[in-house]
Parts: sequence; C-alpha cells; structure tokens
Amino acid sequence: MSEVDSPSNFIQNKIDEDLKSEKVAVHTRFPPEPNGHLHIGHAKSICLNFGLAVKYSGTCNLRFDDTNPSKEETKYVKAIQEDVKWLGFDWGDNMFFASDYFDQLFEFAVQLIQKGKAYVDDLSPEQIREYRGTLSEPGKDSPCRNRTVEENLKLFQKMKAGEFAEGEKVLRAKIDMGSGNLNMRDPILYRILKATHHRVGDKWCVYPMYDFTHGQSDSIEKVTHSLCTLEFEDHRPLYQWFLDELEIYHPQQIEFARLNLNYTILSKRKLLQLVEEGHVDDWDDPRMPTLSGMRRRGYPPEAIRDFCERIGISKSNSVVDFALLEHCVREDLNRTATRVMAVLRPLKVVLVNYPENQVEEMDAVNNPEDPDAGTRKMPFSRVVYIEQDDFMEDPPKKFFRLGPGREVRLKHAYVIKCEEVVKNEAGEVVELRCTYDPNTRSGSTQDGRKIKGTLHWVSADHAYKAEVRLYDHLFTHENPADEKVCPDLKSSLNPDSLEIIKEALLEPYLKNAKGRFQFLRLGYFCVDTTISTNPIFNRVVTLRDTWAKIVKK
RNA sequence: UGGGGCGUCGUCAAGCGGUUAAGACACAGGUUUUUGAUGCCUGCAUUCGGAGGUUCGAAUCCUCCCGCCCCAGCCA
Repeated sequence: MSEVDSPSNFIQNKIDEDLKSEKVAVHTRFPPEPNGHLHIGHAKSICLNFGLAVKYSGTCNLRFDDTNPSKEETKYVKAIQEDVKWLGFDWGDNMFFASDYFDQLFEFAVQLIQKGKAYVDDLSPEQIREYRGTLSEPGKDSPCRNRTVEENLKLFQKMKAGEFAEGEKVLRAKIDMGSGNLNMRDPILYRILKATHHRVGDKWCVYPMYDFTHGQSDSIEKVTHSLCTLEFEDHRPLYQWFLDELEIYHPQQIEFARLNLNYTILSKRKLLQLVEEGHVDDWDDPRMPTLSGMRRRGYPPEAIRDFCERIGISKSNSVVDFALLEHCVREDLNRTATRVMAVLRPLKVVLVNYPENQVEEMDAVNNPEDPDAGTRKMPFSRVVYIEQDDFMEDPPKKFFRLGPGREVRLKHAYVIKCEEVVKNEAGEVVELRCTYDPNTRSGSTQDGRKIKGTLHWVSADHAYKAEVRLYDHLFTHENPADEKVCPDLKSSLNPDSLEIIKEALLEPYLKNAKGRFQFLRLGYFCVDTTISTNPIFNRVVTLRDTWAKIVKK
C-alpha cells in the first residue's frame, strides 16, 4: 500500500540532511489547543508528526498548548486523545501540557527581565495597538520601555501576585518597534487573566502567550523538528529570538501548508457556527469534517491515513479534491466490507409461479475481494422487494435492468421475467408480477442465454426494517471556505446533505450487525448507535456510479 | 522597496543543471464481471506564471516583471 512507500517531501529531505550531520533521534510533537474538536486538517498534522517519528524510529509527543484558560476545557483534552488514538497513533508516555511548564516559563521571563530584554508595560490594549504602528509604518516605543530591571522585576511579581486588574499591565519583550515584522515589535510575553485554568486551577493569574510558550516547550521537550503551518512563518524569528536570549536548546521550526478540502470548511470558528446555529446536530454529525464526525460516518482510520499520505506536504496553498478522500475510503472498504443486500426504496415483486410458503436458502458470497470471507445464507421466497430505480416501464436504450417483458437476474437467486405491471389509481407502479426460471438457481442460466442485469433484492417475509441515512456534501459551493467567492456561508449549505429513510428493508443477516458493510450496488454503510438504541445505517460513501453519469448526459 | 511566503496537467504533487517532466485523484475510451462495483488496458503537461540572461545543456542558476497567500489579538 501507499502507506509503505511514502512520497518524498521537503521536510523529509530536510530531516535526511540533518541526520547526516548530527546523529540524534527525530523528535516531533503534535500541539493542539484543547479548545475544540479535531478535524481532517489536524489529521494531516498528526499523520505528519507521528508518521515521521515512526519512519525515523523517533518520538512524537502529544502536547496540549493550554495557555489560554478562558477557551480551554478538559472535555476537549479527552476528545482529542480519543481522536488521535482512533486515527491509530500512540504517544506512549509522551503526553505533556504547556501548563506543565508554567513555573519554568515564569523563570524564563524573569531571566529576560534581568537581561534587560523584557519590561512591564502600563499601556492599555488600545494604546499598545496604536504604538505598534501599521504594516507600512514603524511603531514607537512605549514610555515604560526603559524601566529599570529592579522595577520590572517588582512589577512582574506584583502582576503574578494578583495586584493588578486584567488589561492593566503586560510583560513585553524589548526587541524592535521599528521591525518590518510585527511580531518583533515588542511582543507581549505575559498577560493578566483572572480565569480558572482547566488543569492548574487558580494557581496563576498571569499566563504566557503562545509565542513565549511554544518554542520553549519544544526546547524543554528536546523536540528536533517543530512542524507548524504557514501562518507561523512570521513568528519564526521570534521563536529563535527567545531560544537565543534564554540560551537553551534550539529545535527548528518548519512550516507547511495547512489542508483545504473542497465542499467543506476546516475552520474551527465556522465549524462551531454550524453547530451553534443548528445546521448540523453536533461536532460529531456525520457530515462534519471532524474526526469524530468521520468516525460516526464510518470512514476507516486507515483510509484517512492513506489520504494524508497521498495529499503530500508542501508550502503551497492548495485545495484538495474531496473525491480523493472518497477514493481512499472506497479503496479500503472494497477490500474489507462484507457485501449485503438492502432495498432503500422498495418495489414489490410477486413471483407468480413460485410456490406459496416455500423458502429457499441462497448462498451469498460475503466478499468477492476476500476468498476467506466465506458465504452466508439468504432467504428467498415468493414475494421480494427490489429497488424502484431498477424498474422502468419505458426504458431507454442502454437500460438493462427490469422492464415489461424483460428478464433480469436476482443476485445469488434466480432469473425472473416481468409479466405484468400493477398500478394504483394514481397510475404509479406499485407491484410487478413476474415469473422465475426454476432452472437458473443461484443465478446462472443453463441454456447459455446472457442476462445483462443483476439486481439486489430482499425477501418480503424476512426483511429487517431499519433506518438508513444518506449523506451528501454539506455545501453545494465548491469552495465555501473562500470568502471572496463565497461570502455567505449559510446560503451555500446543501439542503439535501441529509436524507433519512425511515424504513429501509435489509436482509436478516444485518440484525444486530456492527461495523461497515457494502450494500450491494448502493454504497458502503456503517452502523451508528449514537443517537438511538435502534441501529441506524449511515451511508459512508456511494459506489462509483457510471450509470448515473450516462443518465446525466 | 513594510515584512514573510508561494506559483510544475482540471486537482494534489515529485523533480534540487543532462529524465521521453514521476505518481495519484479526476476525466475519456476499451475490457473482464452474477455489484453499470472491483480489476485490467489505453489516453490525458514538446512543457514547468511571464520575459530576458548564464550554460554545450535550465522546471532546476541569475535578473526583471506578473499573480496569489499570510501578518497590525493582552487568540493559538
């Protein structure tokens, strides 16, 4: 599989080069903030970081970047762990929290003050913004910039002791207010936040900013390659500045492009909006691009890993075709899913020459791709249901399913012929009266006549009724994430992203079933018991459908 | 001349001075098939954003130009 021979990318090339000069084990980290659920974009990062550790026999830490207590919650920590595990990765003993380093980080800040490289600023948030300047104009120094070391030390301790209100003071690095890089214009190191932290409670009322936390955390953990997304490129000089000034171990930050997928959005903020406005049930709605949503939908973790492998790693902003993800899912499921029969929109078929009350047990192959999967029995009787789409009263040329006077094969059973079409008062076809050919048991003709069409079916008396849910893209717009071409998110929502079929007819084998199946000729489905005790079958993905393409033309 | 990035097939993406410019998805044909599925076969960039230059030789090096993305949270 493609998981074995992963394609080359610039990060691997870099690591290969690094390994030539210094023989240290590769050490990466996946650093989510526990303020929401993981999505397929995070999967790219997880697969990259953990994948590199596996490939180079190194280590990958799971580290929670929990420096903003007002947004973070323990429930997210748990959900993230679950998602990473489900994806198939193991951090072993290497789970850390930035909050583990709060004492150390505070000491680092004190060191900078002592070196004259940090100062306490009294400016208000608004003033700080003004003093920062703009993209094209330099900023100007704060009046507090030249406080003495002693004064700064005293003030910083008072900040820590809770003697000031939120927003009253901050600790800033003393770098360069004229820098073209805004991140270097005396960035804030610590702010006052009188919030309870999900792990360390009320121990602190000053919290370090991301920039003052991330690099040092990487350094403490002896991370060799700190991989992050492109928007942090501008932060790299600052990342290095802290490590230099503190004179501690230097990991290297390398940036890559985040994942974009068409027909969906991958921004936490917008995903949250979908949940809060009720456009989806929750974060794990099977239409969501979250890992929990995909898990419920039935996407195998192997398929997601394969997908992440195939999309590659580069620095160019790109939008990956959702069809590639679906391809990976189909490829995995084709190999592994048991084939069963289910009729979603039933049409009654009575076999007029089949004995009343007779039931035959037909042998059905479980998976033609896997000889070891064996066979099972399927009951067959006088009344069966077929799919409404599989009958046309006035079929076009290339249609080779059932029609008046036509013959078709019921998979694993018999060849039948449509003798009579029964309609209701409205003129709708409600029943087909057919004859079966007793000489075609299991589906093969003895006189050598070719039967082009093969239909799935279910015996009326033995059918098991269950709810089936069909999903489609959440958005009709190909690129809902791009606000330039799609300014209104809501108007591009796909009104048909969910179709519920209350009573689909399934073969009895599916009673008490768990896991994923291929409903023959329809698609792959996965049992979901999240929202009801009765199993619901979620459609993972359809089968490729070239007939539908022909019809479209 | 604010700073930092990116431009190779419809979409991803290899390529790192000498290749017929990988591969995958998508698409289009054909074939096998008791799933219009799967499988198999074939086709799909004389050209690498553009223009110059260096070189025996350039997608790869240099120059200029063009286009796109990110940055002005006490978010990460």
